Amino acid sequence: MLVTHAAGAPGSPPAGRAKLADVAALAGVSVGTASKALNGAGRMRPETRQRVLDAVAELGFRPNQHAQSLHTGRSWTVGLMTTDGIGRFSTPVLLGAEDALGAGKISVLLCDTRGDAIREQHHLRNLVDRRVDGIIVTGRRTDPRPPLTGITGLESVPVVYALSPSTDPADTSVTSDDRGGARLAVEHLLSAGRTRIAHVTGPEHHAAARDRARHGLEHLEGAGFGLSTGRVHFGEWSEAWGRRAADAVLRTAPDTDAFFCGNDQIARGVADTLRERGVTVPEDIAIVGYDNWDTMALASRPPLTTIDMNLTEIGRIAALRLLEAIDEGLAPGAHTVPCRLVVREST
Amino acid sequence: MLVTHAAGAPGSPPAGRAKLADVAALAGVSVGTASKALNGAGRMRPETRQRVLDAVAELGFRPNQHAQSLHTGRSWTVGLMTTDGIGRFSTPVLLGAEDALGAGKISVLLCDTRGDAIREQHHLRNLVDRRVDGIIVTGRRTDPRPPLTGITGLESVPVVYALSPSTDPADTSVTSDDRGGARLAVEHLLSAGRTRIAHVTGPEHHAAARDRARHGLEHLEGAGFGLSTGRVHFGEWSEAWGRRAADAVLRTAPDTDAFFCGNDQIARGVADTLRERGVTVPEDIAIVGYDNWDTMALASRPPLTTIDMNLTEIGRIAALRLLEAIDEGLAPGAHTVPCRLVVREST
DNA sequence: AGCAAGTGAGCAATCGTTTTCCTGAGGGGA
DNA sequence: TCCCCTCAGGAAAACGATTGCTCACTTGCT
Repeated sequence: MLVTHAAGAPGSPPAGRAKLADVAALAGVSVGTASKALNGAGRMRPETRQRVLDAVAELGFRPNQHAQSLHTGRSWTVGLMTTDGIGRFSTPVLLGAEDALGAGKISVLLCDTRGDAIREQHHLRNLVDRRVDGIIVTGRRTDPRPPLTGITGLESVPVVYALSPSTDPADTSVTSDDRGGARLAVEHLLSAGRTRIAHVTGPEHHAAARDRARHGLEHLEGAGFGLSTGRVHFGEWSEAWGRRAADAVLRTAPDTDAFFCGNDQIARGVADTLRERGVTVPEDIAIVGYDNWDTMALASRPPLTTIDMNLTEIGRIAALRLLEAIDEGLAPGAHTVPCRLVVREST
Repeated sequence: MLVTHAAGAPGSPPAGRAKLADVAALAGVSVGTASKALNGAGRMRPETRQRVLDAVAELGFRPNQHAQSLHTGRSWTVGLMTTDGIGRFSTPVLLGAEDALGAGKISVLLCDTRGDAIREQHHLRNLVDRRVDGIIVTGRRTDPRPPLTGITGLESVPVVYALSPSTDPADTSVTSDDRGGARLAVEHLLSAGRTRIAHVTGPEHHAAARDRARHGLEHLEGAGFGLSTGRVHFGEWSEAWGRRAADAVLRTAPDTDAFFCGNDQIARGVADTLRERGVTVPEDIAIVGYDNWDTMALASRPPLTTIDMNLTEIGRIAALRLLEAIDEGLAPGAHTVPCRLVVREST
């Protein structure tokens, strides 16, 4: 009697969120049966199941995920580590991943290391402690990065590298097809009849700059041509560099009839210089950029033809591979996502 | 005997991650004692505690967070809902929040609604199911948004709105001080001796455009002046609009000696037009932008003086308020973060 | 020496679900 | 009529850590 009294009037719903025991009580079954009714497991009379479902609806019951996770060992969570802030490149990747994962019941834990190894270890330990089902790692550049390491327990967590691959080929990576992107750009210019092509791009120590230059040149030479200035113009990823480089190119090789630029900022700088020199784009000189960064490509005069890396798709695919890895074990190796040519008025 | 055999050689560590029971066994104490040794609770011989700590170190033990969360009811997780993609504005806010929270042992669950109410409900339910300790909501604009609602159980979760406040004044919001920002801009121009100021900004249906225009004008009139063109030029947040508007302003009010622009893209457009018209900036006409968006402000010729909303700080403060709310209960009301004037060569 | 006070450590309940057994009732066949 | 089989549903043991309560053993004091 005393106990009953302290617990409130009999039949009155307990305060706070309903638990499965409340549902079971209301439906007049045991907790185990209620659980089975919810999960479809076990055989039971349809009528009983319905009574449980009604009770669930009436109480607005939602299972406690901590309890479920404790039991199953799964957290229905994946970690998303971005190694260098959340910038132009990691954001679409992140969105793609979030999209693919969120469609299921998996949530995304965001970890930003700001390029700091200490922070990375800190977050990594945290993720492992939370028993995440997997980890996606993404950097802001395409340069390979050393694999995650240094935390015990990490071995049992599948990891997928997106955009910036792991230096260890045994890891699973999803990257952009830089070779294909460069090929698309060069092919597009060639098919428009341009043969005196200049290439202005970012710093040589960036893999993106090196790779695009190399593959673009390969393709150009494969078609029997070379660079109009005889060399690649490495510099910075900035408009200012684009402007300066365009000047230099016009001086060195006035017969240049197209620019293939390492990114849209450079391309826009080139466009500005051409414009100021009275060169019409694309009639006199065509321009192709890289990245399809709207604010740059669209604001440029004229709007830029450019290569889109499909970053969102990279994130999506990385997420899908991670899901595969979680369910069926890791399928190591690199996977590249093709680029897309976006034609606008600069060609 | 049989059991011992099946469990492996006596003393051999069990496979998988170590649990507290393993630690206790190794240290020769009970599970409860091991727990107390770790948490500093309860009185015990220092030597016993040390034995437990040694065992923890040897096994690389880390507590299972699911078990802890189940027991304490806390998840050490907060949800971060961005309502409109993850863009220019939400990213710094997000980073600020992640920074402030990650310093402790709290992690961030990322939810992106893409402006879709269905998705918002979906994520919200998910967050509540995960028993998050709190939620930060951020939109990409400063327009107020309706408060989160529609999910049972949400009442007990503290929510802080960042950047875009809740329409309900009883909610906790952290926003940018648009009035102060506009004042900073106008004051800066006035103190440089400019009195014929034009204002070009975004669409009138954006609160940011309206507020900055209103407060800027108020301040201008307070100083005894008015807008050089007699009106605010509402339009779009684009460079193209900045270019067109600058043309219009020069035609209407050729004696204009300064532009205050609603964002950096517009400001850059204005700068481009002035440049092409042979007007020197800042000697003939000064320009102040808004947002301090590096890629715009720095690439502009000349680089733009602009207003920085301190978005990262907004995220940080939102996170701090959320932590307060979690620990001490909600402190409703609006909180504004002051802006910062960044002077560059356009003034 | 005997009793009270104090202290170190273990037991067991708890958090909320899932899942494996296991029981008991009812039906059908011999 | 009796036995066996089936199937609905309950009891209880996990999952791993925390914590209040209890017990046993030292001390210290009279």
